[in-house]
Amino acid sequence: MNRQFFDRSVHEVARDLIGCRLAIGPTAGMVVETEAYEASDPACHAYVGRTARNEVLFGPPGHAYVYLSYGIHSLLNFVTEPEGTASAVLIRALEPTEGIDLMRERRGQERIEALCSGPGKLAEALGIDLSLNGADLFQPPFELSEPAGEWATVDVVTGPRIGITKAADLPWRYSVSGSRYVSRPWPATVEKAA
DNA sequence: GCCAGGATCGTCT
DNA sequence: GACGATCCTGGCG
Repeated sequence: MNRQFFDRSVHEVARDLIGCRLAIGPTAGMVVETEAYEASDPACHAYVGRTARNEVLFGPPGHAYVYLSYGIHSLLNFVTEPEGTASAVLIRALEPTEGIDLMRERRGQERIEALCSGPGKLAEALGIDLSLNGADLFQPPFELSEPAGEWATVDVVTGPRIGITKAADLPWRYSVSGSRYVSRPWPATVEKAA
């Protein structure tokens, strides 16, 4: 994977991140759930214009945007689209594959399904904090690779995003169909993404 | 299984 | 001074 991957529509990137392997240091997992946040989107942090917090959203693609949610949880995003265009993909859930005991220790939870099934959870499991805000995704401790084997052909479903009040009806959440590791089950009706 | 409530703090009004 | 792109626990069926 190269930086070009992120220099595209945030929606394409959000869709294509599903099934990718994400490693941070000794911990890793497969991306099973994402959400897209584009510049013209009221739910996007950059919607209000450039501020100290959202600075990196306006920067070049392929960097991490990490911020603190509810004063407690760090949330990991990948900056997309050309420099000057503020958009990002929120990484919402992973299927843990490596460093699982370390994840258990960091999370204080035993069940594998409880380790990375939510944006705050996976950040804690992977040891992500605000110091990684602005970090280059193509430098350590990050390691990213495109879907291989079974992961290249998984079914992806879309639906409304979670936990937001503005523009909550837009179907910009993507996840692996039927995965036990997503943050929440889907409503009854669901669309299949291209 | 479902729901209500609390934790906790950087950012912007 | 209010508000979250959240998570966990405890209470109740």
